[in-house]
Amino acid sequence: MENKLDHADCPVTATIALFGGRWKLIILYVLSKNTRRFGEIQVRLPSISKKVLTEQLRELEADGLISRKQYKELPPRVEYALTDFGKSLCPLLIDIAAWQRKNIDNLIKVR
Amino acid sequence: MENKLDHADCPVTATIALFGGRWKLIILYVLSKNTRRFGEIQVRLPSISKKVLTEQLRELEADGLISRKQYKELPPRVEYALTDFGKSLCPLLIDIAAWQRKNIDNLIKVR
DNA sequence: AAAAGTGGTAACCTAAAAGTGACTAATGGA
DNA sequence: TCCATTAGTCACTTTTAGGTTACCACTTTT
Repeated sequence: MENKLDHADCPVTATIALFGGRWKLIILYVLSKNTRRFGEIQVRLPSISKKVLTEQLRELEADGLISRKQYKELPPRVEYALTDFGKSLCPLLIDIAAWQRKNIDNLIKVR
Repeated sequence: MENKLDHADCPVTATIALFGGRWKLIILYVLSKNTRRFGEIQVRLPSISKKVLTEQLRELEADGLISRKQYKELPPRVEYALTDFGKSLCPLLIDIAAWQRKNIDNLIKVR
């Protein structure tokens, strides 16, 4: 019989973990247009709190998708940008969006 | 200035909602190989409970990705299979897995 | 002297997702 | 008579993600 399976070592699950969750995709989207300061990201997300934004940025950074550059100024200035690895994700996201457009008619309305 | 953004109407978010979560991907994977009975799916997933498996199957069915066929027998027999819509997802999942293989070296080990 | 500006942290709370263990219906077989 | 079988349901607890509010550091501006 086939081996037993677990989501933990599913490559697709691992990939989606990079950009899944409530905010990561739009953060990546914002940064795909421009390098941005913390506050600039925040105003583009209608309702995210500082704590959550910080968390998401830290995780994206830990996964190597974005970079964080802190200037020695006061008041503080920190700039976030996509890394090359982060940029490599964009075509994949475009593929996913393309599938959605092609299959939107089959999509059942939201539960 | 650009409009404010929200994940709610992101097409990629909507797509991922179909197969995101802890178990849906491997369930789809199992069914991509064969039509399976409830119990057959369960033994292939090492640690899923009946309750959670039932929930996931119901959601996949509600989203039109799988079909459920119940036979009038006792003990009961129920067979799950990918729908055509479910099958249309497979190439996308293969794309995602391909991206992962190509970029696996950049992937930081699990947090 | 006080307030504004920036990028956070700390303590706490909440809702949703996931998990657990016991229970069920109806039949065939020992 | 009683047990096994299958695909669940029910009530409950735990875990996780996300959210709220208050506070801080240090300098410049008012």
